[in-house]
Amino acid sequence: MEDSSQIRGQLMISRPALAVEVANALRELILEGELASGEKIREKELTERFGVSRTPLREAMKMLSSEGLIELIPNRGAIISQTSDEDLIEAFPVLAALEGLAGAQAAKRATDDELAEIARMTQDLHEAFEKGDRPQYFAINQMIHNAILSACRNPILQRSHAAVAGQVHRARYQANHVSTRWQQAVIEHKQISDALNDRRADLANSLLNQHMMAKLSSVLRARTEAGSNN
Amino acid sequence: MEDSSQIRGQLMISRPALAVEVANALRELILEGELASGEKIREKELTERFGVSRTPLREAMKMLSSEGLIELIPNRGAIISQTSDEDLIEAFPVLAALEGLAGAQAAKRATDDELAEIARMTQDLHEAFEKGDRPQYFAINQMIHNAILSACRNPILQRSHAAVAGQVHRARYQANHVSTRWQQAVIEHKQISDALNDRRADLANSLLNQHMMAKLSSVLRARTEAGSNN
DNA sequence: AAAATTAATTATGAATTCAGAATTCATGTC
DNA sequence: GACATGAATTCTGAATTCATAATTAATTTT
Repeated sequence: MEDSSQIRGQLMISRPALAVEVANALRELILEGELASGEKIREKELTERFGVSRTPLREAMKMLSSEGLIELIPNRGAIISQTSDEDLIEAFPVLAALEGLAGAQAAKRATDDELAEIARMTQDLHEAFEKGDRPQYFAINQMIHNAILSACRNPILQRSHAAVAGQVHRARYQANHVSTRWQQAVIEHKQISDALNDRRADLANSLLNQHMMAKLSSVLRARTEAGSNN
Repeated sequence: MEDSSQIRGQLMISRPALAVEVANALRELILEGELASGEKIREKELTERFGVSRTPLREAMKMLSSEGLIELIPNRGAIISQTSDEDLIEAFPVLAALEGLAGAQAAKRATDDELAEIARMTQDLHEAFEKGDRPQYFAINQMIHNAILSACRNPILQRSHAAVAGQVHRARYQANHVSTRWQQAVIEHKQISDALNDRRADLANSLLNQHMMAKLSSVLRARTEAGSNN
């Protein structure tokens, strides 16, 4: 009945709403750490930066608040959500459960090419580790996790994961720059890649789950070392 | 340093932003099924209904789109997200993983009172089943799952769960009105309650996981029976 | 001089206005 | 009579404006 309109909607060039673009740009600023945690958002400043009026910016802020990236304070604007140690302790088990499920589904659904790509990246991770190239290590690590999420072909899972991951992204980034347990993490990644290649869903699930929980310990340790714990 | 202002912020009466209130009201309308899936949202209609201007309504719509409850179509407004069978097949494993984790954490963290309350509700569920009281059964079922989520004391988990649950809420409601596997579900609920009382986190995890996956089968069957499958 | 009260400024909340796109309806053509 | 073209209407997108709350600055009082 309304089918044609939907198909047209797909085919037609359609500029996304300005608010959505602003939301993406603002999300990027927050995730990249350009806007620090706890920082107050100045509408005027951002409207000038993005060259838009307050209306789309405020709509974008509402979207990010729904994602948990910022907190709206009535009549007092918004602040960038700050992640406490307690928040990380709550968030990582959720991330672990979601990535575990992603691994299980990826083990069943991923194409051979996707698995080969993950295996290749796992090898790259190993090399970055041996070279001691931290930024590269961090980047590849991200890519592997993204590849698994992508390979599970579950949009709802991807969305849920992104929502939680966004809240802890900065903390993870911080941790990889201060302290790591590279040796162990590289081994775990190899096991995960192997489990996926063997299509062992349950194993991939538990390995990813454990991997994420181990990462929590690492992140918490890094934060206490860095002293930036709150 | 800024502590006092935060404390003041907590203590002070602060009316939530109108957009947030509108979002809550609109969310309710959608979850209660008053606005059907696929239905087009008419801004004018809703502004008149809520007695607000378009600005807060549009901000609320942006929030709900971030939650996945509605879909924004550039220059063409928004529609209530419709949940296909495929969506349910993707969403339920996520729900299962999240509720499994909730059960595991609840087994560790819940107070004895909370567990007793869950046990009591599980008994009520049994009675509603024997009486054949469907609405009551559905309501208690909801309450039990909410109680477990609440007992796990993990705000991030609760938030993630709510986001996914919202998308399948209508489908589950529909299913409970058409077809059920009450007998089995009641048994499963008893097992879950017992596992929680015994503080067996892993068992509660897997039981809740399986329970949710069984529910998926039931919901899918109900939808094909009802013919409202798309 | 310190604290408190009040005035001024600034920022946010929400309605309105203006601009542009999509839909609908009417007219004309084949 | 069906389809296409074009005008009118309606709806959405975004900027502006108005109102109100919060913050800062200034003045007064102790």
